[in-house]
Amino acid sequence: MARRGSYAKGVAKREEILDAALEVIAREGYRKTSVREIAAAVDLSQAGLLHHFASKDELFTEVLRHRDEVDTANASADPEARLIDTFPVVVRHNSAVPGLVQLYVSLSAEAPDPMHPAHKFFTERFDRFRGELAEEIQDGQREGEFNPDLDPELAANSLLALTDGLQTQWLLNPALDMASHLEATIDSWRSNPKS
Amino acid sequence: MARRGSYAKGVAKREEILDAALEVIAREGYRKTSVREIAAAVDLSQAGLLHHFASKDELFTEVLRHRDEVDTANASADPEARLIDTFPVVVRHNSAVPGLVQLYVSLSAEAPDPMHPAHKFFTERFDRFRGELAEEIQDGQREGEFNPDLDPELAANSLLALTDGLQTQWLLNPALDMASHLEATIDSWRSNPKS
DNA sequence: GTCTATATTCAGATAGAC
DNA sequence: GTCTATCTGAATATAGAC
Repeated sequence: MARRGSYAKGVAKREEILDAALEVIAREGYRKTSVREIAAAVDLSQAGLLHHFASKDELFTEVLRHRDEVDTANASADPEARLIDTFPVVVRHNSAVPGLVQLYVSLSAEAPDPMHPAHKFFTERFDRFRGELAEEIQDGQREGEFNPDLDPELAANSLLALTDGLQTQWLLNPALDMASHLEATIDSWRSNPKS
Repeated sequence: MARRGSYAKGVAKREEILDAALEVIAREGYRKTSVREIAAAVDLSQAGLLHHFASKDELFTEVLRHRDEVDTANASADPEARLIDTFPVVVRHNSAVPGLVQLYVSLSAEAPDPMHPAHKFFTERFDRFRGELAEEIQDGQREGEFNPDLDPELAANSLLALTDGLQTQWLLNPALDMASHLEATIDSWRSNPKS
């Protein structure tokens, strides 16, 4: 499978680092986490860790990308599942991982800088999700599930924005129920059968 | 008016610093802005500036608080105006001040840390706005303006979250029209007269 | 691939004079 | 209220050995 032992080892170490980084951030908070600390958690020196990643910012961005890939892989297990339905589920799941949410929110705040590795990541992420959601909404409109007055793209953006904003509020106040807010909004988009 | 010349001067300098800080952040981005840089913009040394503020984090938090106070004062000029109506207007206005939005998003990402001065600021801000918005929505429901099925508090939270999330997206892509997204959501809450 | 050691850079905070 | 000077403390990144 691995072309050489060292290649497989490099990949394994990389994943180990990504997992450890998430754990340290969860414990220490994003702002106070240094590369050194993450290195210590995987028994590497700081320099040893940076052999695997170009910079601290890239490392942190890769943690997010890795998590997205895991989530996407899980979702693909059921090809029937629509993004718009899994959204509240994923968010509910995130509630167990405040460190991940903190990382997401912090990096998205830094992403406007075009030089930051998170810039590309978030731009592409928004584009992909917006497109997919808008398509699902449009399909739903054709089948009478969603209100035909909705602007699909605008609704898709709004759902993404709502999700991000809820995460910020939830970090401040973990009693907030993110999933129920999302569900209420999505429900309000459904065609109302009672009129 | 001023009890002593020095008092008035101190207040004036404080405001000058807050304005300058915003301007520097707009130019340099939040992450790369140091207290030294802001000090230079108002012809002070770094130590001279920190005579007016306890720390960098407090300074930045005060910039936001100051801007909120200005906005609130403007809104009070018309006591008829509801928060829910002025929201899209303020957001439209913010589109002219990316630095402010960047600061807001960055600090809200750091606010989960209870030791950070922004923690108290954002907690109180959310509480205040949520309460006020929920009340306006309830009033609107009584008068038949808003859909009676809405949960006022949940809708209030959602509007705040949507606003925050749109700002994140807009920083990444300034072509996004935040105000129209907000208006579409608020409109969807109105009682539909055509049924 | 990993380490040690260090270069670099820089920041926020504080002491004490004026 | 403001300055100069300095402390203190980091943290990232890199060079070069093993």
